[in-house]
Amino acid sequence: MPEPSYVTIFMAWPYVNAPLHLGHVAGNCLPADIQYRYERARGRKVLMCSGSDEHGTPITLTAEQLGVTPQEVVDEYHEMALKSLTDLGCSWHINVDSRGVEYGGALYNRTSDHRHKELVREVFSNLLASNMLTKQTMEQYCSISGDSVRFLPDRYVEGTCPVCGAAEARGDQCDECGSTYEAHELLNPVSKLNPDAEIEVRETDHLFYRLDLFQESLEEHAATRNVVWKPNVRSMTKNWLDMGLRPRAVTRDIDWGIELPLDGDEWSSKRVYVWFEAVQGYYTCARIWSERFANSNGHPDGDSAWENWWKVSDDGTIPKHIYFMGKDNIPFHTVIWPAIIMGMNSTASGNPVSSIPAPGDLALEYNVSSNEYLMLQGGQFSKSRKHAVWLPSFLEKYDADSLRYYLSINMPETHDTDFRWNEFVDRVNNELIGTYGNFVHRVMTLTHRLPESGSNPLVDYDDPEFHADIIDESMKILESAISSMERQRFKEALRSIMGIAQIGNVLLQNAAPWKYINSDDSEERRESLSSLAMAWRLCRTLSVLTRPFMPFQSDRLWGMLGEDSDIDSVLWDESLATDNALNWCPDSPQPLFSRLDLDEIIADEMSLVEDGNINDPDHSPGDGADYIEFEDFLKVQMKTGKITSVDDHPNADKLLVIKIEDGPGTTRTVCAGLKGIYDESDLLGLNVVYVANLEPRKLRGVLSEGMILAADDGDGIVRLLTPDGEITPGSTVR
RNA sequence: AACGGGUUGGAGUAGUCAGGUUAUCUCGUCGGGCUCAUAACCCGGAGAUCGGUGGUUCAAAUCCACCACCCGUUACCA
Repeated sequence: MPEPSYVTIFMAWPYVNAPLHLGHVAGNCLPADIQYRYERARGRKVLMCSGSDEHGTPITLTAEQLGVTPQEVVDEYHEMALKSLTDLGCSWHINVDSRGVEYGGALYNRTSDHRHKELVREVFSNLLASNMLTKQTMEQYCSISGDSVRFLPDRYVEGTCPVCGAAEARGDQCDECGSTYEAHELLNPVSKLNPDAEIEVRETDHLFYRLDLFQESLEEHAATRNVVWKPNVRSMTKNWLDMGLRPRAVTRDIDWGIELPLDGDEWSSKRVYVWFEAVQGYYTCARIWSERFANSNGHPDGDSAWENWWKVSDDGTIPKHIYFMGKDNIPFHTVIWPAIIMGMNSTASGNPVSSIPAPGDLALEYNVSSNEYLMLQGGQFSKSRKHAVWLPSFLEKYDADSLRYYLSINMPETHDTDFRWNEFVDRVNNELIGTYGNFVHRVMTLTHRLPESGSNPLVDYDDPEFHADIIDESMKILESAISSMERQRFKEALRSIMGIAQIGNVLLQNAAPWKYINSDDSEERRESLSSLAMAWRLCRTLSVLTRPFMPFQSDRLWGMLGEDSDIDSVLWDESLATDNALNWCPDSPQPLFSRLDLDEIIADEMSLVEDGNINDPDHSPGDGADYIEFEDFLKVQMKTGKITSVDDHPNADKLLVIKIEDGPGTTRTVCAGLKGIYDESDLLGLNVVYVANLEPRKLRGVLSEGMILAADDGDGIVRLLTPDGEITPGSTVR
């Protein structure tokens, strides 16, 4: 079978009721973009599809709380998501490939798109017509307050467990004893949304997708994919298939969502269930891309252009579909979505359900690449506990490429990994800047010290054949990186590529061109400078190879190399070619990255560190798990002091610089994260308690000699601890 | 609780499905070199009884059983 040149990259649709956080980035946003850019760099025709998933129940709750419509909520977060993805260097805003529309492009769409809704209704009707949807009656809680009747999802109902009598059992299952039961069995049901409302159980009809019809085909399909799936995908899928598939509801009682293509009052209050609809976005997005961009940009197939990326061609070539998502989404992509695709194929062709798409059928996935979770300082990202690093605010302060590097090299490919600020700083400073950025910078500055007259001074010394060993070694690395990328092994690939910078550093070390910059012509000088020329070529290689991972610096380097061609048209396979001329940019070279300062970052992220580590109720002592020794307690010296001056920290948003009289005639300076909580006038003259023997630390440039004690309830209320009356500054607290 | 995943030198990791020479790579650390470069670069060393116990095998990080700890999921949650 010929190698498919059509590749489609699918990123799981972010659920937009909050900004994106770094967990989303590491889990699917970044891998999808890296793979997309990689596939382009291999010369393939790539379409990338995703968008905002906008029809979940929590969005309606957010809207109610804010007093706005759900549409307003998703409008805001959709724009925010698209902007932060663009700021991160993801390719979503480039709808048409720079090589030409026949090479594809990208579309970050949204499920409230009218065309998405139309296409979903079309699929819905087709599946209904071929008896793949079946009507079942189910019992469902609803809350009644006044005239309004509202169906409630089980998770929004709680009551007394009919089995063990525990309170706060959920609508369908008791967390205490683990029993599951039918909706009507729960005792004293109460709505969590509106505790005063009367609750009763009513019958309601819904349509169900006959997943059971696909059991066998899905098992066959899984068997063919087991060789490419990672172990977590294999086992999660097997688990689902082994449990046996049952029909699954595709409609629900709610008014936020896609209306059903059905007549009759019975259906008018129901909507397409979001799992069934959002996942179809992969398909609708490709079609919508064609309609909006392919035709108008002259794609020969016009509105049907999407078929190149979705349908099995007449010669049996299957477009390669790669999906990226977090581990929570695996069964949706290995079981449910393939079942829907098989259903659509069978419906369209009239053929029986099959795991092997025929020419003209929609393709099933090639690989489902699922990452585990990125944890934050050891804990899970959590919206409700505000334990998260939000992408928009991160990108306001830090370089997108640095983040992309750290998350790529630390990607949770096979198990959970941690985002830690100190590790972020270490890896960026030592690996990214020390090895790679520094290599590029030394090549650039060395070359710029040579006498030049408008062209690259290394041209006279350029002799790549003399460095065949370097090229060989680099070629091996390139091949290994390609092999890694073909299997979605990003860490491995990036580490390989960084190896080329290391080769370059060794090359320079051995050639020592700095000795010959200003010396007279000699055999040694010519040899040394030919190594520098080779190093220059390696910089060009690196600019191409690092591009999928760190696009912004790649552009900057490309510019410093004096290259004015479109870097996206340079293939990885040609990145080590030596037949191109050395170009030149006369501007003096700038470092690719700036070093990070951990102290500054900690000062900036202070609230976050506190939320995560100190005030986390799940980790506070008191449950007996985390006792400290009395001797340890004695190590902490706490004293009283009187605040004598308060100034805004010149270089921090949350810090105040506070001077404390800490003894007779002596003062010390302490930085405290109290800005916005206390005013200067509140604090002056106040007696406070502080930790006196904390190691002094610079916070954003100001030395802080201690820490003022304050109570924080985690909900934004912060109160300083003060002695109950006047007392001499410097008094011991114990 | 059930189910799924994890536990590898100081930290982070690869290898585990298809058992087999001195267990991978990055960081850190120690010693040396270089001094062009963003205190960066290069070379070398030390450091792991692969969570525990038992089993299968000529051979186990890898397969099996049990135990401990960590994480996640349990489907109207996206």
